[in-house]
Amino acid sequence: MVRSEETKPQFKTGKARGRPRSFDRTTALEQAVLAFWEHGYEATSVSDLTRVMGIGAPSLYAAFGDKQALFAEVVAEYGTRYGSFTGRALAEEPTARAAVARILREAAAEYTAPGRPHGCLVIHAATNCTTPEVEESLRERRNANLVAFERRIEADIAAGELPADLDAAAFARHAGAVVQGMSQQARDGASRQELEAVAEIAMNIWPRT
Amino acid sequence: MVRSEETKPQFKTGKARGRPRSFDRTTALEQAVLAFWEHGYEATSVSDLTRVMGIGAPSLYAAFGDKQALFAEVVAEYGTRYGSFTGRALAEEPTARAAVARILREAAAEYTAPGRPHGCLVIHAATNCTTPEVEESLRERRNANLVAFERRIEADIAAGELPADLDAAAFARHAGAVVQGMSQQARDGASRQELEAVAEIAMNIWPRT
DNA sequence: TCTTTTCTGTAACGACCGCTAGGGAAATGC
DNA sequence: GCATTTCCCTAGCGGTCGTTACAGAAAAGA
Repeated sequence: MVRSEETKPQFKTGKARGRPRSFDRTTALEQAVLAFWEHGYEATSVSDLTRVMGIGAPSLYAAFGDKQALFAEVVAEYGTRYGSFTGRALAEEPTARAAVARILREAAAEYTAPGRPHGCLVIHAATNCTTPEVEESLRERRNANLVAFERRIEADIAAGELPADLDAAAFARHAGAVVQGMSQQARDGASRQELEAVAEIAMNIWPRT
Repeated sequence: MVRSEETKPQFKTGKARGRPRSFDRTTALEQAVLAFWEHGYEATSVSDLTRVMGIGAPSLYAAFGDKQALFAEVVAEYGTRYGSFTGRALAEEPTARAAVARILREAAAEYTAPGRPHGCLVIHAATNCTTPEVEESLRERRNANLVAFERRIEADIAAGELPADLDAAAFARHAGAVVQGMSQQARDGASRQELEAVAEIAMNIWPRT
């Protein structure tokens, strides 16, 4: 029996036959984002999810596939809604240094924002995970971020904005390490001001221009 | 019925009455260290533990109490066997700067040492943990490390070794963030050389003397 | 109205979780 | 030899995990 499989909110594809679903898929997804963000993939059970999403298990499975597919959608939603500040900084700031400075500054605020879980979902939600593909998917996202940092730094070197002998990969790794450490400390209770101080100190590694 | 409760290897307290245990408690504990270190508290099941320790579940419970007590003993064993390099550096190096430099350099090696799990058990093994006391116990250890960094920096300020207006708490937090970020990246596949480059870059924040 | 389609709620599946009762087995002291 | 103490193994406890069968309810099309 073929199932409709993960019916995203059908816009005007026909006329929506049969009984319509009684919950808003987007707001349910947002609640799942918060739950996975706070407790991680494994520690968030399906019954936790059905409770915070306000739906029954069969509705969850009909709308999102299974727990792993829901998590993948959660990660994508998190990326566009909460995790896009790094990409924006890399694209909008005139130099790699300015981009990293903005990323660290904004991370201090994002990772301690009131009313939502602290730290970064991509960094924490799939650590110590018994499902290897889930752990690997977030690891790939983290490493992709390092590559994005590195590419931006390389562009500045090519443009003469940074010294030719600067180790782009190492500087990118350093920026990533500071971001990841700040996220960990946000989870451990650090305040926005404390993380901003860390960000400011960390920026002193960049060569004087 | 009162149980003997966690009989540590009885030295010469009497003559060891009854049937002696058939496994070596220390080597079994070491296997538990490696298992918890690699997969974390929740993701390491009791049956995982009994397998790698080579004993049955009742033997495990008789010798170590329960899973949580075993984990506490594992954390202590990890601290003395693998995690003591930070305390040594803080105690032995002549300045805070030298201590942090040594900590970062040694962390690059420790967190990527072949033949054992990468990264730091204290940083990773209790993230996304459904047992709040376990998560909290490692969080306290991490925050205690930050305080130790801060105290060492304050001592250098008091001795005139560092500027009087230097923000000891922020510098301590920065060092901790770099260490935690390096540990995360070690788990994500970074090599010792890559982490040593990060460590070297991170040391450039310290004021010129 | 009646059929068709799709969603919802109940209730349960098999698997694994941390943990332990209970009966022998192996050492001691006498 | 015997009784005592302690350990190990088998087997299973109650509970939760992710997932789904099934039947009834609610919409559309005829």
